[in-house]
Amino acid sequence: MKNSRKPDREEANNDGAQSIRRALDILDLLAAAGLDGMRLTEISRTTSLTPSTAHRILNVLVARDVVEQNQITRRYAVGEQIPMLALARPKRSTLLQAAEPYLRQAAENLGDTIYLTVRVGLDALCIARVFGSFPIQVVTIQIGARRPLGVSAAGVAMLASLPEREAHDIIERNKMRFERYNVQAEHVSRTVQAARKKGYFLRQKGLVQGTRALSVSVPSTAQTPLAALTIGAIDRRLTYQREPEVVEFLTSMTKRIRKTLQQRGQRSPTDGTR
Amino acid sequence: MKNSRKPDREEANNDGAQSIRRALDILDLLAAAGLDGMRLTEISRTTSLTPSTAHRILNVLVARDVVEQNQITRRYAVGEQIPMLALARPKRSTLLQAAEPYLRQAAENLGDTIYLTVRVGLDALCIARVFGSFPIQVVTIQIGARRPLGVSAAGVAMLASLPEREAHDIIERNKMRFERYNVQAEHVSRTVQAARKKGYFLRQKGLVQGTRALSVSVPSTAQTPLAALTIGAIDRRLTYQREPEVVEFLTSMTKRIRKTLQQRGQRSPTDGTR
DNA sequence: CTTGAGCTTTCCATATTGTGGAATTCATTG
DNA sequence: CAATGAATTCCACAATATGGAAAGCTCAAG
Repeated sequence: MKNSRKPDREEANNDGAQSIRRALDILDLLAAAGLDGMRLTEISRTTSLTPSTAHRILNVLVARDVVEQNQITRRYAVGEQIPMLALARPKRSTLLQAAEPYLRQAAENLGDTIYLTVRVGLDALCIARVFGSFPIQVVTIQIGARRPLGVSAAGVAMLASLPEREAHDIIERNKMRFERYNVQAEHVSRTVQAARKKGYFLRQKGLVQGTRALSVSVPSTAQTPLAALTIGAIDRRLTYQREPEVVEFLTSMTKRIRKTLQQRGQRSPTDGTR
Repeated sequence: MKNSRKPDREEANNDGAQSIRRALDILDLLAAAGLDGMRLTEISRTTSLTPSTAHRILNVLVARDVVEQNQITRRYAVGEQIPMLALARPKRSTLLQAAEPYLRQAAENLGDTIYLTVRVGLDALCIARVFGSFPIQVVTIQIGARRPLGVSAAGVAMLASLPEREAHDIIERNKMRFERYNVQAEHVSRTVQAARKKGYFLRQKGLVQGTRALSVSVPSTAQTPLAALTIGAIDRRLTYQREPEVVEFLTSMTKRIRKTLQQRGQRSPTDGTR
């Protein structure tokens, strides 16, 4: 492949774990695809791996039940091994523990649905949802929903809070995946620019007609990843006049979450005895 | 390493995914270690990988947060990425769905704690626990508890239901791990032999003084792994006279679970639309 | 039934990647 | 402050993972 012309690494280069990294890339992709899964060609295209390489990697993962292949459709999806491995960890992450009371508080106070979303690699993953008291709630996004950063309101808010370079890089790397969600990389870039200036992101048209979403990012800490707090509501409840109030409130919640995390401090969830 | 003397594969040989398989081996080990995690040397010894290889693999996994390293103790444990990937799947496995009503029925009928355990690679993993009505319940084993096959009562029962060759092989491969649990491979072999003859396994001395456990295996199906149904009780409730009744009842439950699984039939949990 | 397009799977020669021995650094203990 | 044992880094080498090519599938349309 490489004509031995100098070390020639593109960007910061590797250790010696190409195949493992590739396997994890595939797993991340599949996680975003959820139960539907993806076909080989699709995986191969999005990861820029040759079909044979992707196939070989998938084979091991399937053999270990880390990935599951539907025998009829040939589609690949995250396998049962993953939830089994997950049992080795306590259910609630540090972030979730710290954030939950504030999610409740926000939902109660604002009356609409509050989502907590975290960055996972190139994706935004919804890890919590709390309903408010207003009788009409936006319930489109499920816990576990995972989409490329830039697609969802939370994704845009998180990108906007990253260094411009990094955000750009992520958008670039997600480019191939955007079409699945009918989004243009170009458009995402512009949206992120705008959100960066304002410090939050308001999506006028949510996934479903007549809904809006407003998202504020929660900076990452030593213990927790970059995250975002999002409010989803029907459009007549997220009006121009109400915008400042909502932003103000959500922002104050992100600050408290951050403070709580700092207090709980250095101990990682696996700091046990021993 | 190998002196190029013939293809020389030991047993059925590989595809081209050594490193990925090794990474998964390590993950399995860490899952069994739970929150405590393991040190590098320990991992390296148990997997027969050189420290440098284990270290390199762990590095990628840590970089991706699939594994987490405690900065103080240097110990490795399953990382937060795993539960996040797990969100891509519905919470309850096919087996668990099918088995749950029968677990309840057994707990209700027998009055003691019923456990459902599955085989995962070289381990026995507890995935469900239902308490009975008797006021003293044995609660030593948590959901998520994971130990090498052969260590727990369920593990012995499952080994006993496998072909002798395979069981022997598993015990061999777990040999290094047994010491951690104060068990001799030799002793496991004998125990499994005995259980094979009887069709179930009764452990006279459970993990905790004064407790007993009796375990019956649930054969694997196309959709579900090998599993076991276990009853845990204080010793005076699992007496010699009661043994036949308990075995009889648990066995009938395993049959019904199996039948239910067969009826639900061919569709894998990821058979969605699309 | 035939053709063809597109997907999946297998094969294999080759160079890149992953390997493990050795050396180095770090931590702990007597 | 040795001395022991663990973690980490380095690097030459060859075994492993790679991707091109070709064979097998599956399905839809003719």
